[in-house]
Amino acid sequence: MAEQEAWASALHSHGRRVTKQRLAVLAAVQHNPHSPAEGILAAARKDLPELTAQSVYVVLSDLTDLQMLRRFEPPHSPALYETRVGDNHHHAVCISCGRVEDVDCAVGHAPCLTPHWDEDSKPMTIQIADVLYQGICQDCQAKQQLPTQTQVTTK
Amino acid sequence: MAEQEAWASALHSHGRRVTKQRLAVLAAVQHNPHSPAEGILAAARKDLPELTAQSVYVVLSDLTDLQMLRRFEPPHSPALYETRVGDNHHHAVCISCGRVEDVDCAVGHAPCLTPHWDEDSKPMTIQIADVLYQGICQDCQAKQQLPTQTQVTTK
DNA sequence: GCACTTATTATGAGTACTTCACAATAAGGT
DNA sequence: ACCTTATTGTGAAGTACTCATAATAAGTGC
Repeated sequence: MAEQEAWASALHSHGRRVTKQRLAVLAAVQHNPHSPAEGILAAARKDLPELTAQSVYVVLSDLTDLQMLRRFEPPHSPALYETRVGDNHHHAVCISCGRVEDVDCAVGHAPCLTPHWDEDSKPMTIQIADVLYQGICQDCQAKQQLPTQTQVTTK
Repeated sequence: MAEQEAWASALHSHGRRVTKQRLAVLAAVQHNPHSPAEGILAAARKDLPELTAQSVYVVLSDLTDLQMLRRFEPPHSPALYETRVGDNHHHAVCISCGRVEDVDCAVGHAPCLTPHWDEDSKPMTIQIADVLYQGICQDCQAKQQLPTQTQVTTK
């Protein structure tokens, strides 16, 4: 598959060696976007059963530093990875079931990249603005319509 | 101090009992915004030495659920807490030293609250849009100007 | 193609942060 | 003041991730 070639040359251009572990992790992330390290391990092991969890962590960290992967951390969730990098897309997480969707920014450009600073603060040079939407997906909304489950548990 | 009264009535209005542990945690968060649980424990123990770490975790979770506190989780950091709730402010984190600043949204209104969905996705009902800015604060920028530290370590 | 250098991975242990189960305590209504 | 039950303390456990070091293998030069 030509996919492998692309990953291989990308790795080369970053001065990294092309290993079957890296290729397996990249393919696993590609085919399972928004997956945690554990899920990536499981997916990659279908191709490479001897792959270890620790290697997955090392590879994911390194490729994230190289910007070949993108990492984001929803609340109360392990870090999730995806291959979609270089654009300015963001994420929506369902607070009920945890499903994740990609979203582009509504305003059509990088959101809020020039924040308004308080007078007493020292402005930072902003490099990234990550937006995390939290809401309820259609499936979970439908479930909450059910009479017996309308009540939200409030201790 | 009248601060205590306000917390007490807020707790009452949520059907919670007013305990010295809760008041100590609230005061600690108030006076140390953007602090992790450990920092809050240390601050609260100045007033209440017998307070335990586990109680701090329980209190923080509960008060966050009640929206009396707000929790956010910068990458590679434990969760941070603040008493500033109910407005739509966001956070800027220095990727070098970790310092956190509050920022209001540049566009003057809730950012990107109506995201643009892909055609093949099921839109969610968005409730929150958290924006996390990442950049370099003025102090760290100054440090990186130093000749011997100009080079970024790139393995 | 073969040896060599060194990046990369596997192994095994360890850490940080948070949560859980359950007993002890104390807040607030009667 | 008593009683009910929310809340806290105690001690242990769990998840996600990292570290140190030895084994392996990618890519270079011969």
